[in-house]
Amino acid sequence: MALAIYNTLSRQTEPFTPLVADHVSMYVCGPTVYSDAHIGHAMSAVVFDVVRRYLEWSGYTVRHVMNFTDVDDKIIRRANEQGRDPMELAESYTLAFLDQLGQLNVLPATAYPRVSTTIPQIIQFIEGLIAKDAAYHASNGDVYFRVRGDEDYGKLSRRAVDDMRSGARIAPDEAKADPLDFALWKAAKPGEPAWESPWGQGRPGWHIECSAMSLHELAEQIDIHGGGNDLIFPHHENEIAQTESLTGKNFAQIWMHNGMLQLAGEKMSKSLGNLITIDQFLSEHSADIMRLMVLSGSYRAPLVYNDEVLADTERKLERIMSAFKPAHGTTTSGAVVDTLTTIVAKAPADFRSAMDSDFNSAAALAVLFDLVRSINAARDAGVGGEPFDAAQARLRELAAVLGLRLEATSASKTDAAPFIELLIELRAELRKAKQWALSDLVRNRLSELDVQLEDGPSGTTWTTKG
RNA sequence: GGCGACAUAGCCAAGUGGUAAGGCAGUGGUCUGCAAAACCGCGAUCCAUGGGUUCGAAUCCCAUUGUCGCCUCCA
Repeated sequence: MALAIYNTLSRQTEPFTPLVADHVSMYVCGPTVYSDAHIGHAMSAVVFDVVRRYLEWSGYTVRHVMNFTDVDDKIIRRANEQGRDPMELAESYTLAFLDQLGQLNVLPATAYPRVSTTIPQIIQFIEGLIAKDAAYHASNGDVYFRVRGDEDYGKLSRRAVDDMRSGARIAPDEAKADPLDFALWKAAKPGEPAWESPWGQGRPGWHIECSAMSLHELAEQIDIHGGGNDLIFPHHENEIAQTESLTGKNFAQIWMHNGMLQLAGEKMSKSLGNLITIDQFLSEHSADIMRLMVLSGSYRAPLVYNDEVLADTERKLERIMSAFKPAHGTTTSGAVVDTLTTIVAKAPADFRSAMDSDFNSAAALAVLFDLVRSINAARDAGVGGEPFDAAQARLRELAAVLGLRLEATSASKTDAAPFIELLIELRAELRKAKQWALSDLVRNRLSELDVQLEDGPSGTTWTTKG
């Protein structure tokens, strides 16, 4: 069975065949960098990171491009409010986001183009559209795309041009030949970042950057174009219109869109202000928690985010981590070992079968949980040595395809470690003397301090919470 | 108002024609001095509601209700 991906363009799950054998070109829309990124952005980044990791694990060479919109109305407005330079402000949020992506264990993209570094390609792109009469230089100095000139406009978002009447929503503009037309190039206003162009000083509109970057960094035709489903219209619709008008070819084979993260039943977004920033999240939870939440459901469906889900996910991660506790037995053969070995051997195929089905990460996680149970059961049955190590290695390998780090909480790194060890030592003496009340007191008081003790067959272990 | 997506156990959630994965919570048991963790067992006769197609539907079609997204910047 081969990889199949849901394509927003066809609204169907289609077999995936890259344009160039063994190579995948993937363009994912990144953020407009005017404020702190929130966990909705993290979700999107994680979704496409898993796509990329799985493609690479499957043997493809992936060229992955993610852009930063660093020239934009909101950036300029924000900079003016704060008395900062717009480009400096954009740069600071760009660097912050790149750092957060690293913390989230998102693999670095092959390229991170920005509007400000793509101006010549954008201008060239617009000139090409004007030459084909798909765009025009208006009297106010702006350049607009001729929407009605594009016969299949609306095919991605399934909208008919005539349904998009220039009602209150679309501000009629005297300079536009048609109210539906959108700006490719905006004439400069005083105090704004501006670049020289055939149409005078100005800056690019929002949608043109992705068309130009995709063409420049990848090709006229690419395999996968991704982003949040809030970008379907108008952003991706306009990208298709621009690129296909210029090249005369189909742009992206597959359009992938992730669902929105829901906070209290609403989409988390900058404009609504109901957000939790990535920094806030990571100050309280590990990157694996973020990833597990995303992986637990379909990437295309809305992701419910609340305290209960968060708590469930914390427990879920603890459960996976339980498989990495060391063996205490040494059995390396027999029925229990055979059972373990069989499950370990078939896990990759089951995992692949799940992921091949439009990146069904929830089903893939179920395969991991099967492994977890088998490993724990084997440990309880006294299995150790090579078969046990191989099982743990398999679990870690498949988890890594999903980008899970599964690092032991660095409990031993805390400054209190020597003192905790001392208390455990004393408590061991108390237990030897059957001083249960005192030994329980130690355990309970440590628990109140978020230090959990567990008495096992080979002594007492401890972990810290959070 | 227009377009689109979705509606599965207490919660999260997979499953798109053949008789309901997984996780969390709960509960009975094993283990433990007691716990914790782990392991073994238990949970939807049913998949928003009402019709229809089919030998057979959570899965396809129609209607209804509800939720969310887009139509303006948005991952």
